[in-house]
Amino acid sequence: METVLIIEDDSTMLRGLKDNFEFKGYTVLTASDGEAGLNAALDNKPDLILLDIMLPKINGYEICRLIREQKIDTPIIMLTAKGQESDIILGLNLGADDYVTKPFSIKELLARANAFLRRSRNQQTDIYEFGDCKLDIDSRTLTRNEKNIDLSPKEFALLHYFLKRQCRALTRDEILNAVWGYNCFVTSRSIDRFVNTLRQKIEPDPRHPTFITTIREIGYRFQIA
Amino acid sequence: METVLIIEDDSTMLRGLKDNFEFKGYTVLTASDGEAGLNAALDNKPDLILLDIMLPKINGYEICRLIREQKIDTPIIMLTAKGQESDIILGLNLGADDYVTKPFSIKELLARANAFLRRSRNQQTDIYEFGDCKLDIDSRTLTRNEKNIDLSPKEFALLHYFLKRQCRALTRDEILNAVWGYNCFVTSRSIDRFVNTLRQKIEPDPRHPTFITTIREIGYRFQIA
DNA sequence: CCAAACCGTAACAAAACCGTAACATTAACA
DNA sequence: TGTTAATGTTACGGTTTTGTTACGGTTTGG
Repeated sequence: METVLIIEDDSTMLRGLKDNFEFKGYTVLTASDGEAGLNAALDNKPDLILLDIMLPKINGYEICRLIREQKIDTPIIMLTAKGQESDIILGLNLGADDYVTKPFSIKELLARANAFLRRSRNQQTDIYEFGDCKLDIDSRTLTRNEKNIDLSPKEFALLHYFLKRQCRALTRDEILNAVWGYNCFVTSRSIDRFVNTLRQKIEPDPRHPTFITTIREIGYRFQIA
Repeated sequence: METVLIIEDDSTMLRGLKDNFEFKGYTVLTASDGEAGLNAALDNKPDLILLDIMLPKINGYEICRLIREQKIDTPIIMLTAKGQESDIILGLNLGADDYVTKPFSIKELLARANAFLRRSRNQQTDIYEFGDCKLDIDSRTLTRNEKNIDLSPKEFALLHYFLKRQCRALTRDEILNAVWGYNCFVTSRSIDRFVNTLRQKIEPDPRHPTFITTIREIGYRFQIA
């Protein structure tokens, strides 16, 4: 799962951000001064950095510059006080990718964060192949022997999740949390149903599945051959 | 380097353990009462916890339970006074992984500690090998000479338990408590049945088992060769 | 050497679990 | 607003798993 590093000295703000990002399923690292923040950024290679400008020890601009100096291109979103346009310009020049001005809506911040994280996600492999199937994440298409196969949104999400976590026994709870979301009250039998429809679409012989195998009492496992 | 948290109120004992583990190159954290111990466990995420049962403020069982309640699966080795079998069972039920009875040899304790720390070191490979078999916990697969062997849920749980506690004489009650759960009313003969099916699947010669040996009147012991 | 205790193992019945179809509900969209 | 697709639930049946029982062989202790 993606890791977000939050560098912020106001503990209330920090707490709020941490809770929100954790709720969305990200791993959150925190630092409350510039020095610690810089070290965390260098050591842990987060997928996204939220960076306050006003910080003890080293200010946000310096951190930004130092991080980029290390050739680390993790996206950085700056958190700035309102009405300091010149500061924003400066930050962007020093290598930040985006900014939000305080007070900001958490929803907006999450949306922006998501955009960057999606990008970092896609930089890796966005096409999965198995058997005679290909799942293309960017275009959200599944092909089998070059022929298009329709997937509903949930089917796509589930298959994508399976492919991201191949060769692992996935519990129903894990699957529900990852694909349906954390606070959702759906019977785990729903998973079975979707596994069923997926099998119809991707398995050479749906009655004797080879890709998605059932693990009794636990859940399912996806593996190639 | 790995961190070991020792929770023990006898300062002489604590000192001795600390010296030994530090000598082996581990970072050692100590706590001499339950409350401090629990906090240390939660805050510092050690790689192993040595836990005395008799403690001021919060006793060892409670600590064990509270730690597991936080979904922290750091291995816990209990330090118990001799001849308190029922205490041991209780501790194992509450989520402890192993125990040693005082007075114990420091060498033995270090050996056990090492086994757990080794596992935490290569977290990814939670794989047990024995003979020509491999049990992969993450994918829940057993292979023998590269060929897949199906295991039922109970068979898997039992084999996993055996492998976690190699070289120990395991009583039927211990096994029942750990694998079947603490409030379950199953004849201990059921264990025999599952041992039997396991032997059929993993022993080179099931009639003359080498991995799972019977200990008459007691239970079983798993050991490699 | 015998009786008692214990374990290996096969057989059987009950229970648990999953595949799947059918139905109900919600969302999407013209 | 009506139609269609997607999603979630329920229920039934088949299969697998599990726990027990029983029988017989082996070990133990006198």
